Amino acid sequence: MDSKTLCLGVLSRGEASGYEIKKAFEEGPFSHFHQASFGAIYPSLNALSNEGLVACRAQAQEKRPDKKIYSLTAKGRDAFAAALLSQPDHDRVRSDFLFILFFAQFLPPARVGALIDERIAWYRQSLERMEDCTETNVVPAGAAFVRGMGIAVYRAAAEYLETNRDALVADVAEPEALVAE
Amino acid sequence: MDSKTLCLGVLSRGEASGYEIKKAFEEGPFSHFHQASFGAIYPSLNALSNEGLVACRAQAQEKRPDKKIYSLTAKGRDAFAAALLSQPDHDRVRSDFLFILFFAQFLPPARVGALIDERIAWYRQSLERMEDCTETNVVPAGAAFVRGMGIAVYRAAAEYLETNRDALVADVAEPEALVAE
DNA sequence: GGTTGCATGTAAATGGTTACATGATTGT
DNA sequence: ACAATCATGTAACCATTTACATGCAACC
Repeated sequence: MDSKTLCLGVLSRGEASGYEIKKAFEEGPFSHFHQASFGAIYPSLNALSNEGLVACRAQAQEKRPDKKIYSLTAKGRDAFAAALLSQPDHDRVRSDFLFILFFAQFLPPARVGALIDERIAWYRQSLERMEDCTETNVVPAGAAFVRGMGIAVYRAAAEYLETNRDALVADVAEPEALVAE
Repeated sequence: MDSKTLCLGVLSRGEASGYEIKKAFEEGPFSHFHQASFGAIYPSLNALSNEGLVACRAQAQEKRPDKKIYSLTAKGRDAFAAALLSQPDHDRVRSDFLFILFFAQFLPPARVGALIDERIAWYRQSLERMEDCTETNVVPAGAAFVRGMGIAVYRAAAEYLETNRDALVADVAEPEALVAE
């Protein structure tokens, strides 16, 4: 799934500028399962414009660069629908947190505890934001489904960390205890 | 977290060849939260060897390229321990599956159902493998913790998909029903 | 006075994947 | 016969990130 398709997806929800598309991946609904930077978005929008998949309307602004507002064309909508039918790539998770924790026995116990506490706080904060999200407008079924899955998974992760944190810290504090016995 | 640190991590569990390191990321315990390809592993091992962080011992084999078995040096062990102390980067999830499902209303209902069914099967299969993993040797506390977290999260994901699948398929089949009412 | 937010864009550097190259053995 | 497994390695290619370039307004 390339940056161009990602942009089409955001635009299918309504017109937006490059800056606003970035926000959708940084704080918005996509932030938990996809990312895109300016360096990827701006060139993608130019390419999509050249291909006629998006239309661009410049909004003049005082003391600021013109805001370029992009919207899907009919052709763009078709291209996006077609892209959605392709078989999705496997999910890719890159978690340095889990990699580091895997080697918890090489870390000071306090560090292990701190690492887990930070992560619990992060999950709890994310959950609050996701649950608070009382949308004014009607949320499409797909968006609601994905949001619900995010909440379910994050909740399970936070609960697991909370439940097992102390046992892990104790284990790495007494590495010989089990082996000696 | 670069490929070199990833290799050091695998080698901290015991000596291995490049091919075996690859397997650790493809089917092994790291496969769910990190990935590395031959193109990343072999150059990393060479660099680590030049830096004196790993030692290499060639094992002659008949009718096959020599197997190069790498192992951590004392210097390598220190470097790895130091790398583990650095603040982990944020987790990065790239899920085309969730992105596509987010736009479920643009897909044929049957496709939505099939997509979810495939994913449930994948989670269930992964869970079986993770749970079956009755290790003969003692599992370090960190590894057990990470494995447990994987199981908890995958289970929550599978259960959510199973519980909410039919409702989503029904929703996308009758998109007007709710809006018209 | 410094940081954050708004707003666009480019260029260099990074890092990694994919494909290629080689080749025997074992299983279907 | 054909695919998969074992086994290493290189090179081209790709995508993305990071840094740079510019600049005002609002907030602390």
